[in-house]
Amino acid sequence: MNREGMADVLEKIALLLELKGENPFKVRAYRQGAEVVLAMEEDVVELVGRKDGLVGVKGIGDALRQKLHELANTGKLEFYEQLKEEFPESIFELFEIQGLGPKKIKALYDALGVDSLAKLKATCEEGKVADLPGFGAKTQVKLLQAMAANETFAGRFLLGSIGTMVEGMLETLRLHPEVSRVAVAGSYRRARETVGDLDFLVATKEGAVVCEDFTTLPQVEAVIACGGTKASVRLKNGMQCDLRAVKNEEFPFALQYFTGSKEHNVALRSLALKQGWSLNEYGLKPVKKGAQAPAVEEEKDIYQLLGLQYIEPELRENRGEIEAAAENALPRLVETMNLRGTFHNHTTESDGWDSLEGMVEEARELGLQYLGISDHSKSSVYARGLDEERLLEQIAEIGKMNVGLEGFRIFAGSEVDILKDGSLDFEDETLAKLDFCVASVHSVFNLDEDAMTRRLCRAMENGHVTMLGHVTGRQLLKREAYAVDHARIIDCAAATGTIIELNCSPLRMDMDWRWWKRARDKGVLCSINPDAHSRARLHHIGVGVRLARKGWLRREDVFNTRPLAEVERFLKLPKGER
DNA sequence: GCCGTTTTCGGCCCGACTGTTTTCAGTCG
Repeated sequence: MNREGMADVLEKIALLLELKGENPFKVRAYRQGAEVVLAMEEDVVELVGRKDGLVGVKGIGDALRQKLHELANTGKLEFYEQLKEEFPESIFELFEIQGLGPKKIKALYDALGVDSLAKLKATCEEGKVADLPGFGAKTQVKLLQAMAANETFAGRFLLGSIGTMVEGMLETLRLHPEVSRVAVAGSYRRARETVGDLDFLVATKEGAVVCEDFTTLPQVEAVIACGGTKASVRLKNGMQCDLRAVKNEEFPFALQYFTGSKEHNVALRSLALKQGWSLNEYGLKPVKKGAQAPAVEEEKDIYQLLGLQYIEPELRENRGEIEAAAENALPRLVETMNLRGTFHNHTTESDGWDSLEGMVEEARELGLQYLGISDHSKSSVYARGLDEERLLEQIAEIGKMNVGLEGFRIFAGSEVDILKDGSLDFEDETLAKLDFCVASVHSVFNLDEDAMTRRLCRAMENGHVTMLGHVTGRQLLKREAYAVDHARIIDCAAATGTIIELNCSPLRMDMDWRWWKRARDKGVLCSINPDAHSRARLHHIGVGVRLARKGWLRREDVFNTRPLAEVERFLKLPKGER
């Protein structure tokens, strides 16, 4: 059983224990166990297989360790099997519905035999739910609405696709006469690759007024709740969106709190407690009476008061950032203004929508010094991939264009297909004529993990392959990643001097941010590439930087922060000497 | 079930909103 499978079992146990009304702290222990399993950098499957492999891992005690061990060795867990006996499998569906928690699900199940979405829908439509103690007519309507919303929208949105809308809403709030400070918090601020809802925050003396006005924004479809300090709405695109209104002096605390992550906040609060402070979304209170609460104006002050470096929002996932901040060891993260160019872009020659000239114009308007063009290779027939002849023509054309460009350079490249066996779509002598080469998988996604990993490694061993494109091929909210062993890929990139791409097309964000710190520590360079199929999409390098920051990357870890002359020198050297 | 510069027992973050209640439970973040 793999990492995700083990985490899933722990998460499901937590849900079942909740249904049974077990001690909530026990429930939380299982839930945290699932988080730990997912977040561990080490090969958790191998560790779990050994009897004492997980000893000393925080959040995994004797009981969870033994259960994981049993799961790894037998593929089953007796404890879980017995728990599952008590409820039908389909009952898990009900946890997806807004407004339904364990208590209500249990009540519906016990009284009416509701054990699936379909039955819940039917029971609501028959009007039986309204008669249940603790429920009512309004609850019944809300449940029906929540089920409808769930069907229409998968519930999550791409970080890279909602930026304009978020900026627009921020601007409207900023212009409100009763509002002094505005921010967006939550997973959007932390730059998670997909976002479930939006959390806006305002500082105001007139909370009720601002909440009320918020519910009338043009983007709003329906109002879920509206009070004196909080409003909750569903937007026309299906996204849930919350507004919190706080006093100006509470703003930094609220911003910190609602930015999360939950795990980061739990750790931060426990650190505060150790230092004699009780931290919540409204302020920092001394645990002992009589002590004076310190003045805080900005979010940065909170971290400083706790003896920590300021922790950038992207890092707040409780993956070692608090410990590093305590030791003054946080990295100085890369910034958008550090980017000097970008690679992996398409033109109308293959499946892009804009010409070479258009792409170059846009790159120059973005203030870049260079642009790497890499159209598809011949095996990607669906994308009008270039054969050798057309590729040579493109190289010649780029050469001609470069003559007329002052202070700017186009690099001639190819996004060359990695074939099933790891060989490439062009011969070495063709690849040798390019300035750079991105190698990517576009076919035969169903190899097993070992075969796929060997396929990618073989491609990286080619001396002409400058970078590895979209490592897992995932399409967020659409298509699963193909199976690859990230740790081996990173090791191979380090050994061969191959750059790994951070493909920042909103749909991809691939390689995943959770792996970049490891790659960085092994000396692997990152290239933030938009995989742009139009000039507008070159702008995605901005959100790419945010994901790179989330992966703890510094300016020096990102290849395309280097100035043109340095990149030219780098690309001319043989791979082993870079 | 986990954890320990308060601790091997007794804590574990906690406040707002809603709907169903006649003073609060459940859910959410």
